[in-house]
Parts: sequence; C-alpha cells; structure tokens
Amino acid sequence: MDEARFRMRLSEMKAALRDKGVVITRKRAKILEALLASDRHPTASEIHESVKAFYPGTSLATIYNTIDILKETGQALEIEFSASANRYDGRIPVSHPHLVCLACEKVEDMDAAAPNAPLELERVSQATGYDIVRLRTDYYGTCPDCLREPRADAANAAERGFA
Amino acid sequence: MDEARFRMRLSEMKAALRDKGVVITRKRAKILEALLASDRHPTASEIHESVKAFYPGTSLATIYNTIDILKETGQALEIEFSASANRYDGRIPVSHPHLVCLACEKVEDMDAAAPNAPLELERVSQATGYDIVRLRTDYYGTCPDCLREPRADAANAAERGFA
DNA sequence: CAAGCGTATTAGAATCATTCTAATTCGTTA
DNA sequence: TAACGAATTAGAATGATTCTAATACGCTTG
Repeated sequence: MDEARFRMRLSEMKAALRDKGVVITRKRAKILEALLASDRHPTASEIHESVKAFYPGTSLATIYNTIDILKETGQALEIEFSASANRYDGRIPVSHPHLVCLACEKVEDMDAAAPNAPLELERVSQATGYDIVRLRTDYYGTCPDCLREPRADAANAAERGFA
Repeated sequence: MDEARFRMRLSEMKAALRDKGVVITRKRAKILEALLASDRHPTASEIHESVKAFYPGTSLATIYNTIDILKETGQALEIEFSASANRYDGRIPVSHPHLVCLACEKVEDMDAAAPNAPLELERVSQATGYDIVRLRTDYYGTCPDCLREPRADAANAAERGFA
C-alpha cells in the first residue's frame, strides 16, 4: 500500500467515523494508522503493541472499543478466528461449503453447486504460489425458519435442542 | 440422514479408528453416535450433553480427546469458530477471499479471481432460501516464503514482527 | 479561567472455549 | 489375579474477548 493510498484510506475512515459523531482522538487516530499500516491483517493485540509504542498507557479495551466502532461503520472487516465454539461434522468429513444462520446458529451443509474442492485447491495453489491444503467457504445469513419466525436472539437454537 | 446411512457411516468411523489401533470404548461409541445423530453440526459441549444422558460421569475432556482422534484420522471435519485471535482488515473492509499461511500465520488478500460477492450472495440466497448477507472464503496452506524456508513452528510470524 | 457534562479510557474482573496436567480407573492380556 | 498401557477424570491453566465501574479528558458555557 503506497503512501498516497494510505492517506486517502485513512481520511476516508476518519470521515466515516466523524459522520457518525465519533470523536477522533489521538489514540484512535493511531489505532487506525496501525491497522492500515500492517499488511498482515493484524490482531487486536498486535494493534495494541503498535499503539503502545506511541501511547504507552493504552489499554487493550480501547483497541477493542475502536475496532467495534470501525466494524459498525463498515470501515473494518473482521476475519473471525474467535467467534464461538467450534462445530463438528462427522457425516461429511471433508471440506465443503456451509450455511450459517446468524439467528438460530444452525450450521447446514450446502450441497448444491459445491465447488470441486481438490481442483479448486490446485487452481489457487497455481495462482498464488501457496501450497493450499484446505478451503473454507461459509455463507452467513438467516435461514428460512428464522425468516418466517423472526427473533432477536438465539433462542431458536436452544429451543430446537440437540438431536 | 436415514438409519441405513447412519449405521454405515458409524461402522466406517469405527473401522477407521480401529485401523489406527484406537480402542472403541462404550463412551467413544456414544460420542460418535451423538456426532452423527445431530444435524446441527454440534459443538463439543452439545456432544457432551448428549453423551452425559447415557454416561453421566463423562468429562468434557473425553469429548475433546475423541474429537482429536477423529480429526487426526480424517473422520470428522472441524468448522473452526474458535481457533486463535481475530484479524482485522482496514484496507478492504468488505468480504473478500483470504489466504492463510498455517506456518507463519500471515493472512493475505487474494485478489486474483475473487468471486463477485454481491452476485454470489444473491445466487446462494436464491438457491437455499436463506437471506445471505456475508460470505467467507479462506484458503489454508503454506505461503511461498515458508515453503522456501520451512519451519515447524510459527516463529516466522514473530520474527517478521508487526509493521 | 473554572465548572459542568458527556465521552473516552482505564485496570482488572468475568466469561467462554479449549488445552493441559497429574492422578485415577478401566480393560485386556499374561 | 496381577500388571500394564490406554482411557478418563476433575480441575487448573491459557488466551481472546467482553464487561464493569471508576477515572480522566476535552469541550462548551458562564
């Protein structure tokens, strides 16, 4: 990311926050910079380390706080590796696409139009120089049941029980 | 999943475990059954609840233990929602495919041949009846750097530092 | 410049899933 | 039945995230 793009994106982010009435404090500005400066898709803790170099007293909570605002305003994408409990599939034990219902937390197999995984791995390996061994595809949304009977929480999940 | 498929898959799993010298205890058998019986892609804790109905004294550690064996033998697929720390992308704040290096834990954007997300969401919504709002695509493997200079651990990640 | 107010920030506790540890129990075979 | 290795256990440890309640900051107004 070159200097010009960096600054353009940075002011874009700040503008988006100000539009929502969020105050851009010096610490928050540093958090945005740290996020943009890294080409590693940093963790909250990495951003924290980076910001502490300038403002030693900064708390991790402030990082999470600012990240929340960025997510809410669509200015940062979270790549979730720590969302909730892992799920297990014993029926089809190889990579395949899943549908995740955000309302009832159901996870379904998406059989239709599943990409041909081995071929896809090969294609991406060729294209990127990686040795790709696994592919993950998840679609997030609301399932037909929950669309019919909307609820704010995940009560459906509990209610449906485990069987 | 009908009864016939259930039993077929169950004995397949047991056979695979026995092939590796793993003893199929009664508890382990129940764990396999609970995993297969659920059409919700259960969590470890859900499996635990289910098994406890038959063997009340069962420890969660036993569930994880058995799941580990299933993963190692390729008999269960883990859908990870709890793997490590979340990562953040401020540069491209909308869903796009990522390459994840399992050696150095780098996360890169995969620009080439990115699917057209909005169209893809629409297509899957149509096909499934879900209201799909988000798509996640991750390719896991080893990056070119780590292929050149192989290490068993994630030392690269620390070494490269954060910038 | 001081007072007051609302937001930002803080340290540390709480939570949750997972992994680890060290002791106990089980199952099989001699 | 004894003995051995594997399975299982409870509980502690770990790590990321969220929560909480108190403090600090920055702005505006008097």
